[in-house]
Amino acid sequence: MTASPVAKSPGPSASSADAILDAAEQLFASHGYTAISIKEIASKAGVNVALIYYYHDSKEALYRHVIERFVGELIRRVTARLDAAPDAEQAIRSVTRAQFEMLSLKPHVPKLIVREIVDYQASHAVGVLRELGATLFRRLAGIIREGQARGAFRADLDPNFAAFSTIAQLPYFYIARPALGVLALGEGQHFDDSAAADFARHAGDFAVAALRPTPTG
Amino acid sequence: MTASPVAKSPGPSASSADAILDAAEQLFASHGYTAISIKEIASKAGVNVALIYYYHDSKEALYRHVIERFVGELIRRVTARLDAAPDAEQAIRSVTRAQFEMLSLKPHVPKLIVREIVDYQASHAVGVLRELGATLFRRLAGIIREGQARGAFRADLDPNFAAFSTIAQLPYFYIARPALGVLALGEGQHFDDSAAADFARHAGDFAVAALRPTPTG
DNA sequence: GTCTATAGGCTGATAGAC
DNA sequence: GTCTATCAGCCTATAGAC
Repeated sequence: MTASPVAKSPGPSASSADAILDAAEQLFASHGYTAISIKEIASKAGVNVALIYYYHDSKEALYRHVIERFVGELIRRVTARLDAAPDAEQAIRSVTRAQFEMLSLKPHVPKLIVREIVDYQASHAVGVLRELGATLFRRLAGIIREGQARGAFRADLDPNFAAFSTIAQLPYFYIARPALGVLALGEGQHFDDSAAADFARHAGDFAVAALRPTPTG
Repeated sequence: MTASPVAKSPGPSASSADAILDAAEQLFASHGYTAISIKEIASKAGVNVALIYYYHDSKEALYRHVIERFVGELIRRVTARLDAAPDAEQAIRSVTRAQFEMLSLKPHVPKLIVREIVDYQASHAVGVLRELGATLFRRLAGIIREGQARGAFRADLDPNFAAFSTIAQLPYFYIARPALGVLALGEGQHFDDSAAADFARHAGDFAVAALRPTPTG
């Protein structure tokens, strides 16, 4: 085992170690693990191939370090937002807002997460996922469950499923964006960043509307 | 150009040509385009490497043929469901039901679609996506728009966004399922097929609940 | 910490026999 | 239609100099 790289906040490349992680994160997200060679990562990071093996035991270890770095940051960011939410409806909206904030800063990250799940059934990420579940997902489901108990939310929805339907919207929008332009608008058109901001607001509205109690149902 | 392979309905391998497409579909979906070698596809299909090049000009052409085959079938299937829906709410539910039906038959297909979008910005699929948009997506958005005009649905949601929030739920559930178990339930547990059926019902409920007008808002 | 040089294996694709 | 045999190129990873 070589030394684990220092987890810095995102931004360009203070040290060679950071440059390697930044380059790997972007390239893995954009093209996938197998499609990217160590040589390409070294080239983008401006270092030599052998230096990557100095910091990371293997290509797979490098990949794992990339995942651990960004999921740690995601947890910190969303937790802060949830802590500041005054009530249940605001908590729902704060989650979609935090997602949007994170996705605006690192738009390629959802691709990386989805790839990890699809390629490896999240096997490189079970550690961080366990943490994510304990800190964020079960907390959101709990907020929905309490809201239902107090009559603020409709009671006929499963809290886990409702939490999932809520958080699914934005990452999937970012992932599907290239296809969405063709699907919804027509060929050659696309959803730009301001459309993403609009959709982020919509995602909060949609989730809150689905959770609000109806007199008829 | 070699002859385009015959597009048969799913099922095991009548001819060598079908066996190649079936093997490629499953392997590309499970592990990704670059991770799978022609040799592995040939082995799974029970044919020789050179035979694949007899039917398909290149590895990429094979990949494209796989995509065209299943998107064609998806369009046929969902269109049939939509044609049979008596009203707007039933149309919404019929979409999530058709998605579930398709996903139950071919659970690995959403992985392939997502990979295509993420890896290549859907560039191999623009043709079929254009068709999908014209036949299905814009039709669903139109149903929502008409429902809003008649007062059956709340008017403050963007029809395109609402259509997207509706259809995003199920594919994302199937994709994220391996991670979802850890996230929502705890390590070692997972959502089985009956949970997927439950979630499919939930997805219809959630979308309809979000679209129903509220007296307060 | 950072480099050059290199080993050994696997890949996509083709030629040509049957 | 289906096969065997083969090539040139790129890949991950290591050894060892500085």
